[in-house]
Amino acid sequence: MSASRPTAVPASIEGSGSLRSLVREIPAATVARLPVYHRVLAALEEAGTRTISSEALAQSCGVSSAKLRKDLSHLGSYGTRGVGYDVPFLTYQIARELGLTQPWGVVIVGAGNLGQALVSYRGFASRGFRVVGLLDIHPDVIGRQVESADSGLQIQTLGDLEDLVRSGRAHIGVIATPADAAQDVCDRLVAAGLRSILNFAPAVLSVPEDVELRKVDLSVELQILAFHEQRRADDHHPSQDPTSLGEAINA
Amino acid sequence: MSASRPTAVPASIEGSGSLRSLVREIPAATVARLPVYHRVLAALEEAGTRTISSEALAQSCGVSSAKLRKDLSHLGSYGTRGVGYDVPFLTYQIARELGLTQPWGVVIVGAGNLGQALVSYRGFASRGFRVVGLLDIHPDVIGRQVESADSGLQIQTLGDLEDLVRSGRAHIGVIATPADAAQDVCDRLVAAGLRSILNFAPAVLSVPEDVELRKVDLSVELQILAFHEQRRADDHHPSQDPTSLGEAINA
DNA sequence: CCGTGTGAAATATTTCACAGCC
DNA sequence: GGCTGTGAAATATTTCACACGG
Repeated sequence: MSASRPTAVPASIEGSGSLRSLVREIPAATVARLPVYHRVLAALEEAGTRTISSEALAQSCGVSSAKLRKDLSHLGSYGTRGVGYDVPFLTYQIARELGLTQPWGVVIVGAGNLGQALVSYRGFASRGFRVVGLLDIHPDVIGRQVESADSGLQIQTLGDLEDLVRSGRAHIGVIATPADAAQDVCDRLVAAGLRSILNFAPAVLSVPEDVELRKVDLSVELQILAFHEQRRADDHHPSQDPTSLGEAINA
Repeated sequence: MSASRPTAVPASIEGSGSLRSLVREIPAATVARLPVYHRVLAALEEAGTRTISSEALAQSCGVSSAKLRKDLSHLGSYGTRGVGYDVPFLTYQIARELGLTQPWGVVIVGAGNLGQALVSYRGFASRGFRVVGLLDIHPDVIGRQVESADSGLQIQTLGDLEDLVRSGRAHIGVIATPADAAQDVCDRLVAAGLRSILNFAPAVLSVPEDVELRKVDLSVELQILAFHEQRRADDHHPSQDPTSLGEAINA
């Protein structure tokens, strides 16, 4: 994916094991799980838990303990053999790795149902994300007040985007527009200087290679479920059993 | 993940290559991409495109052509060498594989901002998903009318869940509640007989192994972006350059 | 020729299993 | 004795590159 930079670590400095940090290149699969670990750990810390084993934490996170330990090993050696992990310490280390120790400004483009739901979504504020702008192009919604997780927010025009970015208030752009507007909006976000974009529109977007684009496609997940639901139905009522396969079904 | 059933295909029937269908076991990574292929193909068909090469389709879908061809090969041999794929035919084959040729009823639990946004989300209806119920426990929202993608919908009590499932109207459950209610709601969905659940609450849920549970965690994606955003910042302003590494940075 | 379909190679991710340390 | 951290093995996924058919 990143074709511009040497991805591999020199492999000579590390290996000794003493110079942690500098280890860089945390696997993408690991990064994708860190937020879950962090959320569960934050709840444990809240509840007053002091230490936890990889087995117990893995259980709470819905992963295997081996996977959890391997994931954490990419951040450093933060556990104690025979004991487990110090909950507040590990929580902090993951937060630091994820960049949650500093606040991030989020600008949302598209003030429809989804955009407004995102503004009031509690999960953002609680992880240090602050919605600094809700933009739309539809003239008659501009200026309307919207309930935010912290205080309120007025819908602004898309023209206010550049200022939000230049002033350093917005770091991450969220696209919550209809699909046909998504690429245009995306181009504007990039042109304004944003390099991290989250797309909720059901559209495939192109960005320059130095822009990190992620997507959440609500209907994709539903379609994956439909696939499994159908498969389940097929397994239980095989319309015409063609050759053998009969013995694989027991119900 | 599925520990109860022999996952591998007998491996004796296939291999000849002539008996497609029955090939079963489509890789999870492939299934996750099929909805995107389907959406892009449906748009192409709409636009009147008759055939398309793997190269062109892959470009539109944001994947490599090799990956696309490998993915499609798991469904069967639907292309024509030297020509490409017939757009309407391939669209239909993917729809059939995903179970989109039949309508699915979706019941959403949690009528907050997110639940209501989901009800009016266009992407569901356009892929054959119909929201057949929007449930909540909060007494003073019960009965309220909500704008739906097709017609409207009244918020019902959670008690109406069993009837929706037993009557065969609901096939998939969606959890759009706060995190602390999610496991309870999930248990009720399972008890009511649903086997496909999509969770939007920021909580790790447990389900019996025959239940397919997927999740969409809005803040997880934002945190992954924060990770990369921070890394970018670190790379450009290394607070203290410890050893070498200097030559890897050019900007 | 052209572009699909696919074995084989290269990577990435997960799981195993155990040495090492508290 | 218990639990982490991690090499090594097992899987899964992606990429390569080319034989094959229209």
